Amino acid sequence: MAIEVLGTTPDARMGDVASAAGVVRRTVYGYFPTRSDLLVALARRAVSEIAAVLAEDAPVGKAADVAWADFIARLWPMTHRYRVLVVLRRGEFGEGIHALLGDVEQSLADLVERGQRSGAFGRHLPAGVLSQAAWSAVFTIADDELSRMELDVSAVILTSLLMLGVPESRAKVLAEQAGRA
Amino acid sequence: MAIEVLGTTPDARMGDVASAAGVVRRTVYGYFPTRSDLLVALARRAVSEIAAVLAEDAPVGKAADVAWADFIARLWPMTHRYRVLVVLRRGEFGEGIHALLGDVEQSLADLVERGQRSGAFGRHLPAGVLSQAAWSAVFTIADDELSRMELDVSAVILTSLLMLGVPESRAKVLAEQAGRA
DNA sequence: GGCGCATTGCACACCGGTGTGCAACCATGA
DNA sequence: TCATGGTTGCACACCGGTGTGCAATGCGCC
Repeated sequence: MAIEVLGTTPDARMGDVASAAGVVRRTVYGYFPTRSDLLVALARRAVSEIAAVLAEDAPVGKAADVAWADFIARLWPMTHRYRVLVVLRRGEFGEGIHALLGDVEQSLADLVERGQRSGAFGRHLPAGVLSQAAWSAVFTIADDELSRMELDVSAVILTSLLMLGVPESRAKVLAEQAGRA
Repeated sequence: MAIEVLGTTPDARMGDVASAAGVVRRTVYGYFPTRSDLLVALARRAVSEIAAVLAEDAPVGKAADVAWADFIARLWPMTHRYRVLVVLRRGEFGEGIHALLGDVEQSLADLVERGQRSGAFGRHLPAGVLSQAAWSAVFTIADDELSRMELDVSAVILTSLLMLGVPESRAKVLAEQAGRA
């Protein structure tokens, strides 16, 4: 589908998207009158998927560090779909995308802040920045071609937990546990 | 200068670069016959600057974690110049840039691996991936508009050290120390 | 068969950015 | 004063990608 292509390379041409969808350029315009529309639709979809996962994995009662671990575990296999978001933040759409991402980023920041208050996460960076850094680190790792394949989920989770200031011993347990599920 | 503009927005038009340099579009073509040439020249320069810093801050004898901290401390104030590299890795130039970045990334990976062998860094990820993740995290943080201003260098250093698996207590000391210099 | 609907193929206008050619225009300095 | 060399301001060709119009072609379904 379209999301597969634009997910990995959001600057793909309409023609590429089309042929990836097994269809002709002209046809795409039937569904999305404009390239922008396509991108926005895609972003909107990605955002809502992510928000769903986040809501499900990080309910209010759950410990913040556990919630984070679970969230990353679910996020990991889908990173290639969501790359759109990361790339799109910079660039023409900056404003519009930021608006869409707004509440996801907010939820993430809230989660981190909760963790900071409970002492589970460190306070070396303000919650907003820290959450941002930790979650895009996951995408960075995913980008590394070498990693993609042979890499264990729990290693990725572990890395992000470490960034968040979770002590190594606990981080290891959480990562192991969330990675297994 | 040109690097200031393209550093932050590598997809800037020739006109923008020109006016940023206080000159007219036509003039730029006098120096760089092609947009590509400009980008490559810029990238080359950024790479060599970075390589220099790295070589200076991470001599063979130095402890890997100290070296890393010092390196990030020096890198931080220049992140906006080097953004070119990060952005350029994906996109048209992928191959060419990768070649340029090759030895820097290698040095970084070597440093991390040295740290892993000495036990200073964790082994949760292969050295190549880990170094990549840790150093682009710095750029990610730098991108966050909020952060840019009020953010303390040592906080950034600390974060990257944590990613690398340095225990919190030691990471704090190193970050504090490197951040002060 | 005949209707409807989505898809296709092609042609074309349009747009923005790149790169070039050329003449005019200052400077600086001999 | 004149020459030189970098800069400027157009004008223009070119290119690739977007978006549209329209006729032709399927293909399923009644």
